[in-house]
Amino acid sequence: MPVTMRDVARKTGVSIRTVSRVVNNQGEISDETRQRVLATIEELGYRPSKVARALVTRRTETVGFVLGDIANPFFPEIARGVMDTAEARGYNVFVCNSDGNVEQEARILQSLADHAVDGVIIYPGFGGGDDLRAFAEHHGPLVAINCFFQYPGVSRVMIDTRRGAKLAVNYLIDKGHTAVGMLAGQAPSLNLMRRVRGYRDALRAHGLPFVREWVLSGPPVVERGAESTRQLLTQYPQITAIFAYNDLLAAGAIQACKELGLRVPDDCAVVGFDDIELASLITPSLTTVRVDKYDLGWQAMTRLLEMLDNPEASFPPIYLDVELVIRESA
Amino acid sequence: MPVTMRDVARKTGVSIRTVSRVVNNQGEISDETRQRVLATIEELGYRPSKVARALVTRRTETVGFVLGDIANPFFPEIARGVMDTAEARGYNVFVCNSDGNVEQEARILQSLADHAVDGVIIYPGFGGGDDLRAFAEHHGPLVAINCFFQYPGVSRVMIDTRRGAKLAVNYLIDKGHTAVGMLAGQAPSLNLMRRVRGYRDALRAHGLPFVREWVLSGPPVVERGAESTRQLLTQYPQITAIFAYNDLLAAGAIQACKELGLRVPDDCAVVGFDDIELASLITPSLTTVRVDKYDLGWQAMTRLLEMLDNPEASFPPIYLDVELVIRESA
DNA sequence: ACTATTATCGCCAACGTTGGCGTAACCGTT
DNA sequence: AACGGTTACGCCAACGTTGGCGATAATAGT
Repeated sequence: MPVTMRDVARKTGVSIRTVSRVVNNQGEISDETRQRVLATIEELGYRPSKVARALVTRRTETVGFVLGDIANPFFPEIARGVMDTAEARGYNVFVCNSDGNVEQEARILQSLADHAVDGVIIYPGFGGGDDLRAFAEHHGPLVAINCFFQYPGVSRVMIDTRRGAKLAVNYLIDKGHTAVGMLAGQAPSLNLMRRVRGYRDALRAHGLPFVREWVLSGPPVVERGAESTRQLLTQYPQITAIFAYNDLLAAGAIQACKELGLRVPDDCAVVGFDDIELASLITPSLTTVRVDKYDLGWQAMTRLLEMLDNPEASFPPIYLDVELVIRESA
Repeated sequence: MPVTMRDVARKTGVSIRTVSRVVNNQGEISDETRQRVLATIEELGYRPSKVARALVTRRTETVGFVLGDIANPFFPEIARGVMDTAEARGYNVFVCNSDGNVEQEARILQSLADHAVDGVIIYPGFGGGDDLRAFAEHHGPLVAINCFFQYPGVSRVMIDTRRGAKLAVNYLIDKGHTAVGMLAGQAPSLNLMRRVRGYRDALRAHGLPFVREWVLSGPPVVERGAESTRQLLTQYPQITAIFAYNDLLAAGAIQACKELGLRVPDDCAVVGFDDIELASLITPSLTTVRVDKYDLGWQAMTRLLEMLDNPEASFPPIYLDVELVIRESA
């Protein structure tokens, strides 16, 4: 039913190979035949089949983007950066949610490999990363965001979360807070570790103790942030500031403070992470650590394209800076 | 380099066709050979090539989801609904942003067709919809969300936005407001028309005049909502309530009210649309019209799968209900 | 014992491209 | 006139599957 190269060839009176050469702008073709072929293509509305082409060239012009959860406001902007960059080069993007689940992540990578994507960008969950290694080894280039394992064939884009966390907590301490609680994210996550580490860095730098009980973890959603904060502030009233793993948890913290009749930032200061749009809209607006999410997506996709253009080269990690945005909540 | 069916066949000592039959669970195979083939597949780590398969079956197990902008908080949850449903059936999803631009939309549909997706879910921008018609006619099934054109081969999932708008404005009027402004979205959009129509319905039902100047349009983002509201409230001080095209605009409206020293809802009430997460987190929390976005995505993808399973059948539109969620802002 | 039937499997072509190689025709050179 | 070199194109195989049909052996029917 669809128009094929054969149809174009027959109608123009040339060989299929010639049509192929015209379509791909390769080889030597007389201007006259080129024009005739082009005219027929136009007339018949011929479009080359990417799947047939992929079968022989082993290029699908397709990439995968594996993220935690597209409904988490942290990801859509990254995705936008990835997609815009991909589209500019004619690539289409499969988007997949891993929910931070390692088995799910492995299944997704397998599925993407089955579809023969040219490469993958992934924001990996915690775990050995064997799935990443396997993909890079057997299948194709892979760009990992915020992954600290290092494998051949996987390129890394890193947000300096440790520094961000340190920045945030330093700021709180400089403001005079000596008892800073932390709302951590889901238990085992690299990001979490980095943020906790930054938190500890800052405490240590100021000679403050690290109190394990002041760090509560849970899923990084608003409701959980509120819950943990209620627990933290009732159990340890000496806490006057809270550093949250991300802005959603921070928003929950502010909610909880309001319920408890505490003023933010006077009775309890709150600092978030990521600077999602929400942060500037809630009351009080959220002091947080800004990550340029669109740029992150752009960098990752650009790197992936470089890897595709240059399969043998090895690339150094890309480090993205962060910035403390001071608003009302601290 | 990758393991192929030929390899499995050779190693097992059977024909390629037999391996194919085992993989696809079709035809009659003795249990003994099936086991042997399966064992070899396992041993060699063979995975069938979806692209080769697609070439002959004309099925890629791939769908496209074309939306306005994934960074707009209205879409990610829909996308999640689509993706979860797709994944449960083994489909992968290309996500694409049209930015409401019709030419871009057409380009995307063409690109998806080139990739031979099995079907597409689209949240179309305004315009004749010729691109939709063309896709459905030449390529494959299409599910359109909130599209009121009706074409053969395209199935529709509709949010009852007109009713939602009416619900919202009725509520405001019942609260005693007689001068209700509206923040409309980008100029030409079906959704916008429906919401404006609902707004007019409610006004008419209460014998209130429709004042063209009280309806301001612009991109549906926070900043624009604030801007329009400033303009509206300074120019027409008699306005005591604002109905916004979506929650982002409503959030902007609340911001602007605060700047102008107006209390929400006492001096100016605000109602939004969509009920994105933001709505419950800002202060005052937003009274808005809830749309079950995840369900929307689920419905759309489920319908698409039905169309794929049953190419000849024709399906009636699906109508999704909405609900007024009353919070603090009105 | 001979045919009809079934279970099991192999062979070949096709899907729509591109890569590699071959080959006329034409050019200018000696 | 013979020759090497270029230009412009065609032919064939291959990519990794599946569909259709045919073949063989085993089983059943008479």
